[in-house]
Amino acid sequence: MRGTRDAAGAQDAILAAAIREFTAKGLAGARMDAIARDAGVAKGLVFHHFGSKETLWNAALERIYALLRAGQDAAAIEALGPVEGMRRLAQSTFRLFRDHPEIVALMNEENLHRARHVEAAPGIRALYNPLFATIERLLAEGRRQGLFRDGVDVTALYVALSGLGYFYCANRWTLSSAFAGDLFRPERIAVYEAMIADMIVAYLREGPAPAADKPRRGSPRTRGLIGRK
Amino acid sequence: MRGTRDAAGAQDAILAAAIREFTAKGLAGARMDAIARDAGVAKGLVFHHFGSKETLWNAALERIYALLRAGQDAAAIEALGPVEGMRRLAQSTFRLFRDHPEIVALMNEENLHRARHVEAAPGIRALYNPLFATIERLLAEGRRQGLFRDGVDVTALYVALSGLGYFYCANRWTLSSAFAGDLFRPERIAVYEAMIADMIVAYLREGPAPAADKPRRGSPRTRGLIGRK
DNA sequence: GTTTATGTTGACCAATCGGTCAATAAGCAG
DNA sequence: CTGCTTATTGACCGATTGGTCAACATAAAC
Repeated sequence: MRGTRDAAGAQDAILAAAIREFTAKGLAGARMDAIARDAGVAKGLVFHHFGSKETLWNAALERIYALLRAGQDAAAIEALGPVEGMRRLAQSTFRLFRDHPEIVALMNEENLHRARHVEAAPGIRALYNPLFATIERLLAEGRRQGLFRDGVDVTALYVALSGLGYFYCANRWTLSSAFAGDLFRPERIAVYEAMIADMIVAYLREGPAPAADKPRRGSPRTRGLIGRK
Repeated sequence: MRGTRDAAGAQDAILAAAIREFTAKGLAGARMDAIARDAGVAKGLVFHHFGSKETLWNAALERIYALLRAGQDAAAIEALGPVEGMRRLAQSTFRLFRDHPEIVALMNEENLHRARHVEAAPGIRALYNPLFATIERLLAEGRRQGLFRDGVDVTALYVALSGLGYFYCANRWTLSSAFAGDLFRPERIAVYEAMIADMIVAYLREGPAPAADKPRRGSPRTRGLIGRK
C-alpha cells in the first residue's frame, strides 16, 4: 500500500503523473501542483524527490526514451528478411507513435528547446544505435538478394521512415479538423499503414534511373543530380 | 515612421513579435511583456489591439496558415506534369517547413491543445482544399498516362507527403543530437530532398503486386489485404 | 480651435506558481 | 527503547505574469 513511506512507489506515481501533465500541457504549461495532486502526494514531496521542474522533465524524458527503445524490437524485425522487415519496421514505428502520444508530445517540446535536455543527458544518444544497425543489416541483405537499390542513405531512410509515422500522429488534431473526420478511425489507420509500408519498399526496390515525364507545357527539364550511383 | 499613431504598423509589429515569441517558447511559455518589448511597444497596447493572449495566439495562427497556403503554389506545380509535379510538391513542402520553423512550432502547439483554436477559426479548414485538388489532378493525369498506380488514397498521400518533410524539420534538434551532426547541412538536405521525391514517385509508380520475399527463417507470410486494386 | 475618437503609455493589481521550510511520523540500527 | 535517517506534509513566500486603468497624445471631424 502507498501513502506512508514508500519512496519508490511515490516516485513512480509522480513520474507517471508528470508525463501525463507534460503531455497535456507542455513543459511551460505544466503545473507542479497538478502533478502532485494527480500523483496523490503533497507538492513538497515532488520537489523532495525530483528537485525542480526541469529535473523532473529530464526524468520524464529519460523514461520516454526508454519506452521508445523498448517499442522498436530490432531482433524480431531482422528475422523477417529485408522486404517484410522493412514493412514491419515502418508499421511498428507508426504504431509506437500512435499508441504513445507522450513520446510525440515530449519530443516536440524537447525540439522547441533545441534538445537542450537531451543534449545534457548521456546515454540517450546511444539509444538510436541498435535500430540503426538493424536498418543497415536489412539494407545490406536486401541488396545482396538483389531486391533493393544501391546507394541508400541510412540516416535519411531512418528519418523518412519515422516521419511517415510521426506526422500522422503529431498532427492528429489539426489534420482531423482539416479533413473533417477523425484520422484515427480504424479504416483510415489501416489505409495509411499499408501506404507507408508500400512506400518504403517501393523506394528501396526502384532502380536508380527514373522514367521520362511528359510535362503539359514548358520545356522538359532534365532531372540532373537526383538519380544516384 | 512608427512610434506615434500608426495602428496598422503597431499591430504588424506585435503580430510578428508574437510569432517569434510563440515559436521560441510555445503558447504557455510565451510572455506578453517579451512580445511587447520585442515589438517596441507598451504592454498595454498589445492588449488594446489583441485583447488577450489567446486572441493573440489565434491571430498568429491565422497568419501562419496564410503563410502555409502561400507556400504551396498549386498552379505552378500542376503545370509540371504528374511525375515532376509530385517531385516538386514533395520538395516545396519540405522547403516550406525548413524555411519557416514558425509553421512547425505553431502547429505542434496547436495539436497539443487538440486543435482547439483551429476548430474555432472558420476558413482555416477550407485552406487545404486547393492543394488537395492539385494532388487529385496530378494523380488523375498520372493514371491517364499510365505512369501511376491505381487506387491511391489522396488524403493518405497528402499526409505522407507532408510527413516526410515535417519530421525532418520538427525534430531537427533531437535528430541532430542523436546523429551527432547538424541535419541542416546543405549536403544532408540535398540527400534527403532527393530521397523523399524518389520515394513518393516510386510509390505512385509501383504496380499493385509486390514481389516475393525470402525471409531468413520462419514461414513466408502471405501479404494479405495490402496490394490494392 | 474645439471636439471626438482612438492610439499609446506606465503604473498598478490580484492571482498564480515554482520553490522553501519547519514540523511530523515512520522505518531502521544499535 | 533510543536515536538517526528520511519520506511526507501543509503552510508559507517572493517573484512573475496576464490583464486593467486612468491619463495623455495625436489625428481627424466639424
